[in-house]
Amino acid sequence: MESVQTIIKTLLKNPTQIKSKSQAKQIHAHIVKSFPIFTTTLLSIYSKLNLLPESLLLFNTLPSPPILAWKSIIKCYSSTACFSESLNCFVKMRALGIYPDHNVFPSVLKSCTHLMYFKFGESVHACIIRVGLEFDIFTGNALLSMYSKLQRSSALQVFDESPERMTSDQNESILVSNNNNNKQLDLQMQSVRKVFETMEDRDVVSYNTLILGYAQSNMYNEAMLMIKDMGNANLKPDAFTLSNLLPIVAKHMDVWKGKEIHGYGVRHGFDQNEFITTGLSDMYANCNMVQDSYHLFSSLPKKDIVSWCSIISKHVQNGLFDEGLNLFRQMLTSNIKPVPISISSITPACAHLTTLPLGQQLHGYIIRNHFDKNIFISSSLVHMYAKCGNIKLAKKIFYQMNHHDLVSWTSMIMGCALHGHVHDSITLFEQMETELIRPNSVAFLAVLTACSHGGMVNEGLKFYEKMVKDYKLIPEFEHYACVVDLLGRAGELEAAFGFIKSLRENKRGGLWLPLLAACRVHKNVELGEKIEGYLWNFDDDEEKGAYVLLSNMYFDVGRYEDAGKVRGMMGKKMNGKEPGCSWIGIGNKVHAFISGDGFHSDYDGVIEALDILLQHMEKEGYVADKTCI
DNA sequence: GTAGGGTTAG
Repeated sequence: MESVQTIIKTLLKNPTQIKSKSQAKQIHAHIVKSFPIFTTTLLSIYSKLNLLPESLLLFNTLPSPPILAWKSIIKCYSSTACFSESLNCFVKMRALGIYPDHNVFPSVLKSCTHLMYFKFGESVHACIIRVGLEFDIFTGNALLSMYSKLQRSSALQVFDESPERMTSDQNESILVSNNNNNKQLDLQMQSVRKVFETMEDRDVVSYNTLILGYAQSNMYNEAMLMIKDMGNANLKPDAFTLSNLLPIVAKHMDVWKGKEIHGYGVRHGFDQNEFITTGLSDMYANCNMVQDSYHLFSSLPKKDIVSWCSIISKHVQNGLFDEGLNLFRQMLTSNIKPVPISISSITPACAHLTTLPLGQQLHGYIIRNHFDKNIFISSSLVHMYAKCGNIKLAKKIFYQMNHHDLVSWTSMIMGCALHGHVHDSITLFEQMETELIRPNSVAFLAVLTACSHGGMVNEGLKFYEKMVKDYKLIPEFEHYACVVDLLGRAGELEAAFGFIKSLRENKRGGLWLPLLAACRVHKNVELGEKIEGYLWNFDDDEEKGAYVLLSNMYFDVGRYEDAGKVRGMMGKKMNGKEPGCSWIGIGNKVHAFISGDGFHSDYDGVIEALDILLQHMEKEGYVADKTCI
């Protein structure tokens, strides 16, 4: 058996040789007993292995810890996510007059970053300059990472400040638009770039950190240009570079660049790297290539919770709800324990499928596994119940939440809009504003939908104006369509026409369609014909819809010849409109009906039931509108 | 001693 002395000699020569917990513990027992002086060395080993309790046990036996002990405990705290404790130790160490060295600052800066302590981080930077370590590459990289993350979050979170802390400047910035947010990010990244430029020495990590900053600030071109700069500096992209780039490539749906990265990854042996594989899988799914995405996922030898969450959410986001649910079941049978993120990825599938029993089953699972306090999950449940028809339960879940964010407010506002609870939608929107949650374009869409469904023209127009003028948000097609619908339903057809004409030509596209529908309802053929002149810039689906509307409108007013002409044009131009489909869930089965198919197993029974219903309706005075038959 | 993957509302 080796003597204790031999073990310690080896240990002193090369402490990094010890790589397992049991090895370290064995040596611990020997040394603490016989050689208390080696406590610090052992502490550094525990710290490297991220064994916090063991490190603390040793640290607390030291009456006046030397610098190595401080360094070890600060590092161990920061790498086990105990960031406040890590900074507390740093402060204590400084108070004792111990000078930090180059090993200390990366951990301290990492803690500042995670705690979002910008001011403290700046004072640490000052300290780094005072002790002359600003050109240490590890410290420099950590500084770069800190400024990149904290400055970006300060650029994005101006609006989350509490009112009493808000200066008049920040109040002004409540009115700053999304676009200005981008400009802010641009400016912040310029200052991060300056930190990068002033570094004396740069390595792959420095480049990767800056690339990540650009990618997360949505600065696509800058991120890509960095790859060239890397090459000029004789540095090769590594696995981090690729996985930092993939999310922004995915966002920009640049599948060619994505494939280039994929090829580079394969050539350089990164195809087993789970970060890259998940990134690639995400990228393909974002580019509507779910098959390729699934293929990559399948190729992973070991699928962890993140890769499962990713593949499930991507199927759901691509409208493959059943497939998403199946993958979720597969994950459960593979003995992967779901985390909150996996639940919030799958709940929207139940919402879209509008199958309440499935949603309820999932809700039961959520309660049993104590996931019901998570804001993402609660928001998706609010949405699911509203979509599946149970607005009462949606409201109950919403009001039981501890705190509401933009998404949970929007889910509730939209839920009320769908159920015709228009006044609730408006009140909720105003409450959200008084709680200083800044509405975005989705929230405005929700409240505009409510106004349009409820025929509240003036309120709707006020919200639209508020969105554009006060919040400086750029309206999207859906917002325009809502305004047209709002005016159209209320019979203000000329106003709706004027509204569309006031927009730039390339924005008008599909907006004629809701107006045409309104013209039909209000039997305004004259305006309908005027709109016909604009049909040339419609896409195929819009054109089909428009022709159906036009011909029905002619029928309504008895102009059968014109209606026939339009029908004739339709026949020539297209293979017919896609038939309507409706479905109903009974028990665990979904029964689907496609217009005119007669395929349902109990078709005769359904028709019989419809006849009975019709008889009842006619008894109560219903007369069918047969004008367009 | 520094850097990387998954979630909710349209």
